Amino acid sequence: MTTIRDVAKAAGVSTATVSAVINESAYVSPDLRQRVLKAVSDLRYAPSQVARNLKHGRTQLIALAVADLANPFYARIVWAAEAAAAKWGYSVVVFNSDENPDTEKGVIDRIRALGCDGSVIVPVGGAEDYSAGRLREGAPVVLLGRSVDDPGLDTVSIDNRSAGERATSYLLDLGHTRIGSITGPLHLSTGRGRYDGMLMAMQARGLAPSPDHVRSGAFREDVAYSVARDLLQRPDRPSALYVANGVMALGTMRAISDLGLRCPEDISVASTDNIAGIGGIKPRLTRTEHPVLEMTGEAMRMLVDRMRGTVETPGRTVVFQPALVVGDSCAPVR
Amino acid sequence: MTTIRDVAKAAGVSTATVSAVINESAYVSPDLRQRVLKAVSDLRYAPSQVARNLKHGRTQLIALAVADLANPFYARIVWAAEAAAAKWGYSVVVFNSDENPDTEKGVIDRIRALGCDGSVIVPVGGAEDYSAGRLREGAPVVLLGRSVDDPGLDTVSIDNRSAGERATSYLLDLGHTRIGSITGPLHLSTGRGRYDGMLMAMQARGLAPSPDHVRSGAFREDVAYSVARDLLQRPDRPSALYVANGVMALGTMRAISDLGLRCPEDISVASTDNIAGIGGIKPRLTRTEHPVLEMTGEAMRMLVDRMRGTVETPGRTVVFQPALVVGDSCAPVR
DNA sequence: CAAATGTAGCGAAACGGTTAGCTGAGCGCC
DNA sequence: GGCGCTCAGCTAACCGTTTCGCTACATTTG
Repeated sequence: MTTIRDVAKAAGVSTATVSAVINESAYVSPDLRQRVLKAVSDLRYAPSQVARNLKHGRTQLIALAVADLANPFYARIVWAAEAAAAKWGYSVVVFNSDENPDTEKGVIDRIRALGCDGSVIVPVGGAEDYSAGRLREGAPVVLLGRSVDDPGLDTVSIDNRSAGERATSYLLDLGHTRIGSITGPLHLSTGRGRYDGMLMAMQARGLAPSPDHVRSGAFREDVAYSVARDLLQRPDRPSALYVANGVMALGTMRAISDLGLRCPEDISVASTDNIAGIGGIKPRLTRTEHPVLEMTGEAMRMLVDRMRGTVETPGRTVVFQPALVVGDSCAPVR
Repeated sequence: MTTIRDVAKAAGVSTATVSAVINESAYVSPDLRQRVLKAVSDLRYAPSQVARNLKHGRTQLIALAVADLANPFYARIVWAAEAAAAKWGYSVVVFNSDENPDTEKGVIDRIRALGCDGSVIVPVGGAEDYSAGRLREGAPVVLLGRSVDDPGLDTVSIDNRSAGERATSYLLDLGHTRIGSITGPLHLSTGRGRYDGMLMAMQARGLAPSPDHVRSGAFREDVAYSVARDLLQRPDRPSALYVANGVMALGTMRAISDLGLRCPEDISVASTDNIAGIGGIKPRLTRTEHPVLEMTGEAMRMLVDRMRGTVETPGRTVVFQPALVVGDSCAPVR
């Protein structure tokens, strides 16, 4: 490996001069400059980022730990985060917490060991895991998508209640009263919030879902499939379902299809989030959507602000609002 | 930040002893060991990975550069790669080449600058970009999904011809003769191979697609949508389409839907690759599938082998075979 | 008891950069 | 002509580890 010393020797200058030329950090006379540049290209020299990192105490790395990399929702976040990071000159190291607090602990250890300059985390565990000390000190954290009970943490989240409320209200407007729900884990802000929103919407009309019509489970396609299958085979099955996220909606649709039911004729389905780009496939899901790209961009911007030390305010929270997108997975009640 | 020197001072030993305790790299007497461990936990000391990296010349980082992070196919690769890397003790830095050779050049520069120990790349440009020298010397590269014309490079790819051939043969078996195609860019091994496979299948029955029925374009949903829309509005539109990948198939379905056509009644669609997990939505795509997880795992294994210097053989190529998965997006010709 | 052997732990030199601070040449001014 | 100023470029310290080679002490051997 060629080092800055090799270049210095070849050009007949000191390493300080080579460094100055490379970083344009000081004036170097034109002829020395030329000699250095020639030596650099002759030797195909590339400065070691690792050595720079050690000197500067930075790594130019941003960690992105998402709850479930297999979920297209988080895949989009990875996409958006990479783009934003590249714009700021950072690279993104991805981690998968796999919806498992223990796995997440390991992830946090790895993030610290790598010395990432900052982290965007979709939290899976409790608040204590993300606060100061667990990650590298001086390396800021922004929570994305879910919130935990710690106002000191920067958080970019979504209005889950509003999402549940709007989707449910849409079903109510169509005349449905026996509405069931397939929700996420209720200890997560996303699961709890969306379900609470649903309850609020129904309450506002003097209704409440039958306990038999509400199932909660992991945010996964296969989990939703099996609970939906179970739910839909009840003799008193609901006429409409509110499903808590995109992959669960897909699982629900698969269950409906496998049971020989039709959507929306036999059962209406509304959800929060869908799978991007499947608009041409029937039925098109009626759902609330979150601006994933903007949210991720905002989280990255908050993180960069912190890393640069620009902001000193205590934890800021930005909440994005969902939008209702009407497809054709819902029909008026018969 | 607490350093190894702080710990050494607190424990009344030398830094060498602290290092020996931490890495268990030499015998240290029990009482010194205890003193060191106490100091470590008192000071909440965590060794700087950056300094270790400099010393060892490694970073424990694997770069993963995919062609298009917005494409769920590559999102799955990210998922699989992260899981494999974690198993081997590495972390994954993701990059998006965005199907753009210029962007990819920049990505390769960033990979080199970070000093990644190895790279898995879904190539977007020409062979010259990936060979020795462009990336850090001694840092191996494995090409994934697509191949370029350089037998010296380790490559994990798929049998694109077979994919195109099998999907097309299925349509032919249903009696279709006027088969059109929406293909990817023909300068990429994936685009070219799949199209060639289609041609081979038709040729074997003495047929050939009408040039008017073949459209090529970027592997993107919106591109496929517009070319499909155009193609399907021709008075002599084909009775079946072979579409070159998953997101293009979605775009095609959206075009079919928007034009008021029905699939499979009005037009049959077969593709290579689909979007994972959308099995419950109608129509279910008939397509060939590649074992993405296994492929990615294999690529990672080849990379780790190289990084450990276990294998010295020149470029190895592993080709995976597609499987035909029959859905209900194809009907016999009327 | 002196010499030889073994070894726990230490000091200091790397790793490859950056940068503070110094040197000394060139120049203007009194 | 001497003084001081400017500033291009150099020397060397430093970032936080690991590790080679050494010291000094304890133990065994003749």
